[in-house]
Amino acid sequence: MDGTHVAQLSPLSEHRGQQERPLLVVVIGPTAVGKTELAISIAKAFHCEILNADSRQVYRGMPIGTAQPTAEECAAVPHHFVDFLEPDALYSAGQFESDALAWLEQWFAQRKCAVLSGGSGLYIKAVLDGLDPVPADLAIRTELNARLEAEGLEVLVEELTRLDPTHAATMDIQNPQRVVRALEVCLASGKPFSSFHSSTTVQRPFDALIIGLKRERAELIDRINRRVDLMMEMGLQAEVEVLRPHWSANALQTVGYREWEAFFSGEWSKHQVAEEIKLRTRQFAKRQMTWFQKMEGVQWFHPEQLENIADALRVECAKRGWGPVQLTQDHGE
RNA sequence: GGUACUAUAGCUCAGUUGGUAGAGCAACGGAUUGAAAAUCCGUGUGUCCCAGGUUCGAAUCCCGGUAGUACCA
Repeated sequence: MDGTHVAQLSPLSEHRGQQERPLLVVVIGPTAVGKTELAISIAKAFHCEILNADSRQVYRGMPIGTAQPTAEECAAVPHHFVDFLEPDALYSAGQFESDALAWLEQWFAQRKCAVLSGGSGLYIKAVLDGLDPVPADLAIRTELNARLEAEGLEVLVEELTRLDPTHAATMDIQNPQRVVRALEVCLASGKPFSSFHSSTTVQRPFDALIIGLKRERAELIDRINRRVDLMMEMGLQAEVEVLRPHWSANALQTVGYREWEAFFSGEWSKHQVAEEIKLRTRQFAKRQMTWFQKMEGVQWFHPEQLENIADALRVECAKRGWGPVQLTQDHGE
C-alpha cells in the first residue's frame, strides 16, 4: 500500500523464489534512550546477534565513557563491532559499511535475522542505503588539513569551486571538514566529487525493520544526567587518564573525554567536568534526533512500549511465516 | 555603622562625549555521502534593580531607596 510494501514486491525479491529475504531489525535513537537493552531483548527473541552502529563504541579502552554494552550483556547476546579497534586507529562510515555488509552476508547465509543497533546516523545510513564508492586518501587529507591551517578555508573553497563547481554550489562551504573531504576526493581521483554521487539507491539482500526509540525531553535529560553521574562513579577519570597518550586521536574527540582537558589543566573541578559532559551529551542527543527524525520508514516507540514493539516484529514474522516472538526485558539493575 | 564599587538577555559581561541596547556561552531550530559522540549553519524585546529629578530625549547625568561585593570600623 505504501512505499515500503511496493519495494518488497519488487521483481528482484520475487526472483528469489520461495526463500524469504532475511530481516535486519534496526534500533535507532539518541544516546541514553535505551537502545542496547531493547536490541538485546530483540536479539534474544530471534536467537540472533547484534551489530553495533556506533562510531565510538568500536574503540578499545573506552567502555565507560561510550557506554559500551557490559560484559554480561555481551555474554547474553554476542555484540559485533564493539571494542575491537585501538584508539589510534582510524575508522569511518565507509569502512563500517563494508565491514558490516561482509559480516551480514556471512551471517545471512545461515540465519534469517540480525539486529543493528546504534546512534551514529551516518553509519546506519551506510548500511541501509550505502555510500557511493568514493575514494579516500589519507595522505591528501592530511596535506589539505595542513593547508587549511596555513592558507585558510577560503583558498580551499576557491580550489574546490574550480575542480567541482557543482558540489561547491550545493554543499556547506563554511564547513572545513566537508570542504577538505570534497577536495580530497577531487585530488585523489582527478574527477569532481559530485561525479561519484549516484541518484539510485542500492539494493540490499535483506529487508530492514527500523525501530526508532524516543523519550520525552525531560525524561531523556534525566537519564543522561544519571548516566553521567554513574560513569563518574564507575571511574571515568581513570579511563580517560589511561587514554591521555592518544589525546589527539579521533577516538578521543568524543563527548565524555574532551571535557577532561580543563580538569587536567587545573581549570575545572571534577564536578564541573561532569556538568559539561551532561550538557554536551544533551546537545549530542539533539543532533541525533535531528538526523533520525528525517529518516524514512522508521516506526517510533517509547522504549517501554514493549508490546507495541513486539507487534511490529510480529507483523514482519507473519509476512515470512515465522513463528510468533515474545519480548522480555531483564530488570537486572 | 562609614566609604568605595557593582546592579543590562537564562549565565558572564560590552555599551564610546545622553539619541529607548549587543557579544560569548546556554537555549531553540536545521544541515549531514569514509573525521559523524565529529563538523558546520540559522534564530537576540530584555520592567537596562526600584522611585523621583534634569532634558526635546536617560541604560548613560543628579537625588533617594534596595540588594550584593570589598575595605574601614
